[in-house]
Amino acid sequence: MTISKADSVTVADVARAAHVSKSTAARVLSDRGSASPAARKKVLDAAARLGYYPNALARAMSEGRSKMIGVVIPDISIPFFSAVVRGLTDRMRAVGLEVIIINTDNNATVEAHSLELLATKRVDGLVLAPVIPEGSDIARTLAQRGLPIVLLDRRGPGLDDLPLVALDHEDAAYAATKHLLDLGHRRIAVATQVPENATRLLDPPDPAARPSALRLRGYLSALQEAGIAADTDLVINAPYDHVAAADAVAERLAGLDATALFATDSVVTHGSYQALQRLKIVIPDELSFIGFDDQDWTTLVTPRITVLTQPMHDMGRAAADLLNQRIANPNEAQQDVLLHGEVLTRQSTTALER
Amino acid sequence: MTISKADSVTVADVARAAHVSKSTAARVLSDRGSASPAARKKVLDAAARLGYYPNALARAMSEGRSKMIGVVIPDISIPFFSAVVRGLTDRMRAVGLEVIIINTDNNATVEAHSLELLATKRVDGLVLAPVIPEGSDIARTLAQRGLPIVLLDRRGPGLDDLPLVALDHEDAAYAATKHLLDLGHRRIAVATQVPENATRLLDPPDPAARPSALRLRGYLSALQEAGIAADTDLVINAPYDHVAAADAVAERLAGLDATALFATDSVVTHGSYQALQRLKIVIPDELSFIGFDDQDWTTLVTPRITVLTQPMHDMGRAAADLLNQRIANPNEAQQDVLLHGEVLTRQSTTALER
DNA sequence: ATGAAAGCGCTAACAA
DNA sequence: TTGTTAGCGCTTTCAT
Repeated sequence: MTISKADSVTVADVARAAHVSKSTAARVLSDRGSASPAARKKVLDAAARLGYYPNALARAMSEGRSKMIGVVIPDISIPFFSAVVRGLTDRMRAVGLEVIIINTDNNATVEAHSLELLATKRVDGLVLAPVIPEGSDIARTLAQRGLPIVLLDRRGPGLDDLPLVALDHEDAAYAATKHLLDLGHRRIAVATQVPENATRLLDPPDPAARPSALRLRGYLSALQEAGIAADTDLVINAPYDHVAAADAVAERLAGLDATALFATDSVVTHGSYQALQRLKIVIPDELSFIGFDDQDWTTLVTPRITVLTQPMHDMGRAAADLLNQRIANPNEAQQDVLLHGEVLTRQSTTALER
Repeated sequence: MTISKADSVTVADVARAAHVSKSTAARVLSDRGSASPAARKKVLDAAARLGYYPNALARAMSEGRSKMIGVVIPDISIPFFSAVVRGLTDRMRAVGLEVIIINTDNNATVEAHSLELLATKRVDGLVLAPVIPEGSDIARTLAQRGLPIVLLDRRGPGLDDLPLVALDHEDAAYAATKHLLDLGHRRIAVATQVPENATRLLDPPDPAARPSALRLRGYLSALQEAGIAADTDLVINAPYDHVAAADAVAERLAGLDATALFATDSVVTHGSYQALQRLKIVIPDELSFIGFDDQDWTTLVTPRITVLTQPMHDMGRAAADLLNQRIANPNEAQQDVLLHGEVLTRQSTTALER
């Protein structure tokens, strides 16, 4: 009833055809252990003749390593993640590991299921961009069981002892804000996802904060350093959805007498720009604008938009390296890797006229 | 020497703890075959107590199916592919299949290795966007061996009997060109990757043509239908690279007295738009412009760009469905699935003044 | 260097 | 319903 018995040539088949024992064949085919040149040749010939190719599943079973790693992220179709994943998979392939990607859509239940599933698949390691702020405790459990895990972009709640690879969000936002301050701006609005506990944001360096919260911290600390009192009116709560973000910014920005606007992520940057268009605000004459991530459109619109860019490919590579380190050396504690963002100065930000 | 013997609770462990035989435990844990309520409870309790979770590798081995499928594409970080893959993985997960993605960067060697590797992993099926025009013959070999394969976006050379899920490229380009013709345009330039055998493009419907060639066909047939003689000067050869495409278009468009321009893919659309900016051509007054794919920026620039959009998520879902059909029913021949594009009329195309 | 045999964790055919 | 047994294809002692 099987489809075609053309199925799988096995080591045993090769051994038989080469007139050697199964273990000899296995040794030369897996290229470990010793074998005489003569035997080696016989086996290789037979293998080629029969069209043998190994069964990685069986190999994984007996070796106890699947040569696969799992990547659990919100959504592969978000440019940030697809770029990071690209860097990550390139690096992983180079060391012979394949990557299974699962999208969570920021749903904690899906995340939990995904992690369990990957554990079931016996992946050799896991890269996780945890759902914030709910998160799941599965990751911690798996880590305790000895599964190497590296966090990406953010540290979820309760995941304190897992190493993180991410943009230095706070530093990046600081740099973006500083850029505006250096241009003489004093009333700088920020469009971001404001966290619940937004009040005393500067005091407690919550390690599990979402990136937007960290970026807001960076903004605030730059202001503080410049001796400018934070004005909560200038903080516009913009959802992670460019349509909703556009509405929020369009509505809130009007009353403010801001001379500059900083959008703290790519989606909000998109929405903010639409809001500015809708309000017919002339950039940069009436308002300087700095966005996040070097997206295509930021150089296609006029004027071109100044942005804070993050090294996504590097981030993926760094995550891969860190995970591989962890796989090779499970008990050794790893350091977080925080990458630096960079301001790409373009035409949407200018010195404040006075 | 193993890292931690906290490793793997097995069916046997559970059976022992539950005081039943291994097969009884196996039956309830895999939820097939019969078991008394009493036994079932004992096993489930024991499993929960011990923290049992199945080993998918072992299961795959004995079942002969890995519950994984491979996806081989040029580059996951290209928006088209990340969107398609998103639709694809969603659909696959729904039926319990995970997805391994491999990027080929349009390198035939990498493609060949990737396919072999995935075969080695014993994936249950494959989705392949083949490298054009070289391609590799591995795909054909694997298909003959009985591995279900579905082609995506394009049919490579020698892959004639594999089913394809793609945009109806020719029809889509026809629609885009028709849109311009309907607006009264007669001198319509097209920016595209011109195939080598560009001469008698209309005659032989080469099934293995690259998408850009098919799109050029669509353009030509629309002109032909309108009784307009094709002018090869209007066909601008633009590489799949937005910088190079911009240069090509900027250089070639100048002399032409074209009143409209059609860019046949997202990258060339990007480049073409840059070229138009560089040439300081006013859209749509001096030139109507229609691009490909509904990219973010096409609605952020002024005027907003008319584009031909393709249903990427649907395409991914369709590919998943087709592959699943093929897995369920390997000997039955499958039909190609060609999806239709749609012109999103915006402000960059207007009726020709006369 | 080579072969025999056990085992990875699971499923499934067969008896009882 | 339950247990016994034999694989799935590979790696890996352990003798020889």
